[in-house]
Amino acid sequence: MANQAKCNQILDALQKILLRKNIQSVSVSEIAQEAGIGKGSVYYYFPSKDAIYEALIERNYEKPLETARNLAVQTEISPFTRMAMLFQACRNSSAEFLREESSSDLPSVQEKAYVHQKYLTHLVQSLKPELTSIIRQGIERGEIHFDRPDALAEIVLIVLSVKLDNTLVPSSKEEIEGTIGGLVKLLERGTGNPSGSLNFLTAF
Amino acid sequence: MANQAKCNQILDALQKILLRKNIQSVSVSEIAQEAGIGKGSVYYYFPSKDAIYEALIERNYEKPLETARNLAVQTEISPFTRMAMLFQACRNSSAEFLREESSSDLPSVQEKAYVHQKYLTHLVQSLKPELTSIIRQGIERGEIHFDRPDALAEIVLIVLSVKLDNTLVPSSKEEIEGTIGGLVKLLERGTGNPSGSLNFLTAF
DNA sequence: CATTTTTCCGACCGACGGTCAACATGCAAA
DNA sequence: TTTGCATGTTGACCGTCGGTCGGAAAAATG
Repeated sequence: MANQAKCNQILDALQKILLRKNIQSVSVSEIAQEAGIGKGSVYYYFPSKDAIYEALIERNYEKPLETARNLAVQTEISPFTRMAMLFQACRNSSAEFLREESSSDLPSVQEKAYVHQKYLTHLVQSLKPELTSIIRQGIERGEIHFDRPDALAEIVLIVLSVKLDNTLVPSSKEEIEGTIGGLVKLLERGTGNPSGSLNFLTAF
Repeated sequence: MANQAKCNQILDALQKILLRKNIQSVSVSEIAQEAGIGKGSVYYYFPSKDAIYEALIERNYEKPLETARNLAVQTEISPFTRMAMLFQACRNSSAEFLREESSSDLPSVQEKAYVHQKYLTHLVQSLKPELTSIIRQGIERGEIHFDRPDALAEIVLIVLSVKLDNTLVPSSKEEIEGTIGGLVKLLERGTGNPSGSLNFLTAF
C-alpha cells in the first residue's frame, strides 16, 4: 500500500508547482497532471489533499530533524556550537519553502496559512526535544544557567520560527534582525552568559 | 456603501455559527441563512469570504486594542500593572473565540488554520506598539532594564499568543504554564527584575 | 495459461465561492 | 402622480474543487 517512489513522485509534483506559482492555491488535478498520473491515483496513495501537504512538509523537515538528532548526541561539541549548527540547518530548510515576497494576497490565502501553520507546528514539536537535550547538557556543564530547559527551548523555537517565516508577523529585514537580536540579548542575560556570547544566532 | 448594521448582522451570524459548530468549515450560504438574508447580499457588503473572517477577527480585537491604547497613555499607573491589565484583556478576548478542545481534525483544517493565523497576526501587530510604549516607559522609570523595548514586546506577544492559542503548538495545560513560567523567568532576569516580580503573567 | 491482487484512472458527484440580471424599495425631481 | 435614479436584495446559475467509484490495466501468483 505504500509505494514510496510513487508517493515521492506526487510530493515532487506538489513542490514543483509550489515553487512555480507562489501564491495561488493548488488543485489535486493539477498535482496529478504535474506528476503525470491520473487524479484517482493520487487518492490511492494519499487519503486527502491535506495529507499530501502534511507529507510534503514532513519530508522537507526530515533532513534538519536528522541533523538535530545527531547533534543532540554529540556531547563532545560545545552546546552553543551545536545550537548554532541546528539553527543553520533550520534556516536552510525553511528558506527552501518560503518563497513568496510578492504581494497579491487576494486569491485563497487559506491554503498558504495552512502550510505555514503546519511548518511552525512541525518545527517546534520535532526540534523541541533535541534542543532541550542540548540545553540540558549546557546546564550540566555550567555553560547555561536556567532551570527550565524545555521552556527555554520552546520559547526560542517559537520566536525563531515565527520571525524566520515572516508570514505570521510580516516585518522588514531590519525588524527581524532587531527582534532576533533582542531575543539573543534576553537569552544571554537570562542564562547568565556574557553579552555577545550568543551572537551566532544573529548570523544571517 | 457601508451599512454598518448589516455588516455587523453578517458578522454576528458567522460568530454564532462558529460558536455552535467548532470544527467544520462554514459556507457563505450558511452565513447568509443565519443572518436571515440572501447569499447575494453577503457579497454586497463583503468582497469575499476571507474578508468576512478578517472583519470578524478585527471586530473581536477592537475592545482589547482600545484597552491597550488607553493603558499606553495612563502613565500614572505602574508599567507592570498596565502590562498585566493588557494581558488580561487579551486573554478574555482570545478565549471567546478559541473554543475547540474536541478532537476530530478531519474536515477542512485549512479554514481553522487561517483563522488562527489571522488572530496571531492581528494580536501581535496591533498590540506591539502599545506594549512597546508601556515597556519604554518602564525603562525610563528604571523599572525595566533593557535596550530594545520593541523587540521585547514582540517576543512576549509572539510567545504568549502562540501558547495561549494552543493550536499552533498543541500542549497540555501544564506545558503551557511551564513555558509561560519560563518566559517570565527569562524576562525577570533579562530586564534586571527580582524573581517573582513578573508573576502576574502566569495568573490563569 | 487462468486467476487473484495491486495499481490506475477519469467520469461523476455534491458542495462551494462567487457572479449576475432582475427585481424591490425609497425618495427627490419634474 | 409619475418618472428616474440610487441603493439594496435575491436566488438561479457558473466554473471549479475535493473526493468517490466501478471497472480497466498491469503485475503477481499458481
